[in-house]
Amino acid sequence: MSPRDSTAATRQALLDAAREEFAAHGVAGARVDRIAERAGVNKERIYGHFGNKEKLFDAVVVEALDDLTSQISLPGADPVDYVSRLAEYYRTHPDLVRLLMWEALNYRGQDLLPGQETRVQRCARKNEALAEGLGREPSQDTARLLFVLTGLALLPSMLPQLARIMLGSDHDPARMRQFVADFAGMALGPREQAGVEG
Amino acid sequence: MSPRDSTAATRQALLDAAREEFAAHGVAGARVDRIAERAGVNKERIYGHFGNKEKLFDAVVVEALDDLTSQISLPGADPVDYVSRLAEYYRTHPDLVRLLMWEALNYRGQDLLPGQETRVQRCARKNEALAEGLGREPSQDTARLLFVLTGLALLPSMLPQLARIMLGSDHDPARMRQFVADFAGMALGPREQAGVEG
DNA sequence: TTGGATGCCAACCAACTAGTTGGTAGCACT
DNA sequence: AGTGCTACCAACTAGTTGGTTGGCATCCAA
Repeated sequence: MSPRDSTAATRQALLDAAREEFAAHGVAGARVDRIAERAGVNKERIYGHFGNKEKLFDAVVVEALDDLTSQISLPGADPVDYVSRLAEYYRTHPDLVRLLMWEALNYRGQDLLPGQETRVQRCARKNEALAEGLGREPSQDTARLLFVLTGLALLPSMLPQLARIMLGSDHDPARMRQFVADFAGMALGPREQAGVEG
Repeated sequence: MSPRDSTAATRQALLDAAREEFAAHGVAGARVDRIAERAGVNKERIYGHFGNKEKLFDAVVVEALDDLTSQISLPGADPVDYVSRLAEYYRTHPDLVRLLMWEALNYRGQDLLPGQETRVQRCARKNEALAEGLGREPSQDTARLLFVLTGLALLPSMLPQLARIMLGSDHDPARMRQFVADFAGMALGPREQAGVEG
């Protein structure tokens, strides 16, 4: 491995290890030593590459969200399908959901952090796509709809214990995702789609 | 103050201080010293009254949920109203929402903790009330509906930053809550209610 | 009055933490 | 061969952490 490759590999190993650690324990609970150990490199490298623990966390979140963006296409004419796809992505990427929750808990009330412009723009694009799919103009109302659809997709992965408390520990997560998507479909008005079976 | 009253007051002061601290920083981030200082008692009292940091956290959550239960009546014939009331309660008790999020992040995948039976029973009662209100039998489907309704009410308080990113930092939270309730109303079928004003 | 709980606290401690430092090994260019 | 540079690491540090201990004050029962 050339030194450049080695550097990049070290950095990526740290990001991967950090994603696990942060997803599991959050920023405060994460241990820098554990991250370094899991990555198989010296912990000083964290400071060399990322500056400090929090910046490493930010880098992890950015990477995870970039991944989501690259894999989930914009909402189109069928918002229910969008909810389904999102929910499925969250289900298969529980780390991301947990990272977002830790992040949501960390910055409270503050103004948007620098570096959030990317996210704002991405959401604006989603809002435009959603509005176009509905044959409407992008507005606060379509943005609110986008928020609720995104939230609905998140719910089952965000609150698995609540689901267990309400449905029993042997409930079927796949049915829950189906239910959530159907719920969105019902709210969006009478269109053609599979009814709630069962 | 009699010693008993004093003891009870000490205990309550600790609970109140702990609620703030835990809501703000979570279990890992909370500092036992800060809790004791805010409560105006020695930190050893935490161990005398609650055993350790985690048990104190559990006690805080139990108290907060008892409070919610005592103030929010069961869902009835109008589930949309239930969502509204819940959302309003969460808005005025952001500490509870954050506590629930920290808790959700802490215990992952595990079986239900001892002491959760109370919660299971409460949810079962809500499910029965919801089903009765809809003129249905309690089932997994009505439980899923309860989950989604609860989740919808939680969303705006759980993800305020996402709302800011999607709607701008000057958006109106009251409108968001209205939107969420209306959304639930639309999904629950054509009934009489205020339309989404735009 | 006295003896024993009980609530409380100041001071303490061992373990752990994020972050730093001084130095080494390997590469690139001259 | 010599020089500078970069990625890397072992060892260290200064500060913090959850939890403990020994003793003091107050109350109540006998």
